[in-house]
Amino acid sequence: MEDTSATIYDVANAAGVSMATVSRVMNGNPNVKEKTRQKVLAAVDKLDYRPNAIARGLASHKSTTIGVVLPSFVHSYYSRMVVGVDDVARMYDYNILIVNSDGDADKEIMVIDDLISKQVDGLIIMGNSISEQLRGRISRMRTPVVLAGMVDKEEQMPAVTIDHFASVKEAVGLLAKRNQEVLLIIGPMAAAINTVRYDGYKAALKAAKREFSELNVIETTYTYKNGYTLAERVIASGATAAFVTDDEVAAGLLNGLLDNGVSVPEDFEIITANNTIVTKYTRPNLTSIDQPLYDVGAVSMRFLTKIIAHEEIDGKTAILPYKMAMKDSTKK
Amino acid sequence: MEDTSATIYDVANAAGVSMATVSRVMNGNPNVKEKTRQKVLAAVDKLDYRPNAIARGLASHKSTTIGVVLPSFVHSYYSRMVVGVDDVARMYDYNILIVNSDGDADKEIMVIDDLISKQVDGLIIMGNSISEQLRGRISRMRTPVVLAGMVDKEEQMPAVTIDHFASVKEAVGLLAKRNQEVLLIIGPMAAAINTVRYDGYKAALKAAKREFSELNVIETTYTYKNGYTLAERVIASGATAAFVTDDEVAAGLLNGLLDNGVSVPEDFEIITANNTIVTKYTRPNLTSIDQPLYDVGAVSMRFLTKIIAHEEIDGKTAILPYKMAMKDSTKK
DNA sequence: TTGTATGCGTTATCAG
DNA sequence: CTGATAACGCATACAA
Repeated sequence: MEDTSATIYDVANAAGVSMATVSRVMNGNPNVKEKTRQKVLAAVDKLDYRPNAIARGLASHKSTTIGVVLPSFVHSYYSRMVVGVDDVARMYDYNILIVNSDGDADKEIMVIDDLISKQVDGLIIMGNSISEQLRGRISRMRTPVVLAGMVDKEEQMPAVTIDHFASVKEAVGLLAKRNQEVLLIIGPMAAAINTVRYDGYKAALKAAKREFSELNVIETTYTYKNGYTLAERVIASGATAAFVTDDEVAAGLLNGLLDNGVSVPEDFEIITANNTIVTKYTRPNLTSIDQPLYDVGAVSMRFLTKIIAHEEIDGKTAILPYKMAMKDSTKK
Repeated sequence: MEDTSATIYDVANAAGVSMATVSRVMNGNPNVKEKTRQKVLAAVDKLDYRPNAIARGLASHKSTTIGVVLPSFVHSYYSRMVVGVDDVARMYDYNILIVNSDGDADKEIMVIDDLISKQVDGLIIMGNSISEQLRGRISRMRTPVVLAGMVDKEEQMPAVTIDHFASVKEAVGLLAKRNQEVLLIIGPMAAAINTVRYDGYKAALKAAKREFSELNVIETTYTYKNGYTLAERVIASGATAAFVTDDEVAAGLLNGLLDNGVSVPEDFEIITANNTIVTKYTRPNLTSIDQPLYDVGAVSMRFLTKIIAHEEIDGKTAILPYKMAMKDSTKK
């Protein structure tokens, strides 16, 4: 084992050419005689030379890495999108630098600064909404940004998502057909995505000629435990159905209800929002809006590559189609 | 918005000092007069200067990023470890570059090469085992490596894990007390971690004076669907209990059994291996070996920082304690 | 305490 | 088609 790894100079020496030629070979520049290329390649192989991406980045102003910001490593919703991002990133020879914002706006700014100083070629941000401060920061950056699965109130930034208004309206409409009182169990209302869902919920009630009541809206954060704990309150509400904006919360609620002797879907119907694999773990399986999360991630990344390459893009926002996945937490 | 971001020279100019002084301030070097420091800081603030980590990396031979290799972004087992890694990494001002090997040995080599060329300061590898080829590669590298949640047959490489032999032996022992035939539903036997578990299984049977039969060992890969599909075969086996090495598989098996009219734990007992949150989603909750996955990640990262800093470390392998989490897929 | 000069390993611009 | 040589933005040894 060599004490220090080979540089482009070592290869140049070994091959009897200049470093410029080595660089050309490594970058697939066609202006190299085949014989020379072979010599270089042989030297590369012999010395086990691998270009230093850091040096390359400094010289070329490109890092071939994309920063991904998400609120949690363990939440199925984001994980699934990350897979889509990563698959496409790999196709385009990018690596992804994943940072966790913990859903905290200040921390988010910090980690993004981090990413910027690491010269990422682009940024994919996941979460619920972006703070005004962050929006300002982003608009001043030269680094391109795409929001994945996120709603941008101002629609100023490139974003990939589904029509949350319509999907929630449809789901709630389904429940309202059979239930007098339908709860909305929703994430932080400070997040833009949730105000949109809130509007969809109200629109569905209106279409079903149901009374809207603020009492039927329960705000919570995205954990199984929160959902489980909520069960008692839900039972006390007298409602017979709920639309939940998060699978983990829905799973918790479901199990909480079951443990309190409430039958689902006989006594209480639930529809959840993300259709992650969590909906299959539970008994009964959870009926859900089927968001194409993998695609959201993949399209976001593809979008980003286009922006980086200064290709034409049609429209800032891509709205992907959703479906309803009818399972067993709703009546037939 | 400036067309190009400020460099250390810009700051030096604005503050009326040399770039070396700016560098000292940015790196917290104490040999700077307080007044000078203030001037520099003011200029930094005014120009919104942030050091270019790429350039810094080239000059210092440190990237302040750690590469993390895992087989899947969506598997709860790895996600949980990543959280531990990331928390500690952040404490030490590292970012993590996560790459997905898809559990494929060749791809693993490729992504690690990638990481190396990006000059990561260290590597944390998660998975089931390392191939001989990879072992060779690693031993020739100067980049320090820690294996997280992984068994190294040769015990040559730093690793953090639990005692899989003992934990499986204990779990299977529990089941063998009440059941004549206990199945082992295990991941790929090509992986070192699984041969160790296999040995633990056999040891438990021996201790319980049960006959070992190859027919009671079912090999599979780690997906919910595989577990679900396995249910029929499990029922046909006539066994009344199973130890499963993966929560996703266990959840699938559980639901498959239930759908086939088998009551758990009354007719069939299950113990699983990772105690991820998946064990709570299912009804009944899954009894599980409780691996401290977060800690495995955190300790791995801490381990790595020590190796990078050339600090003394006691022993190559850290074995963390495990517990049994008794839940409802086993009889009381 | 501060400044100067050099090098880190590439890419990219010129010549030839 | 190939080779010098100048950036790239910073850390750092050496001087002052």
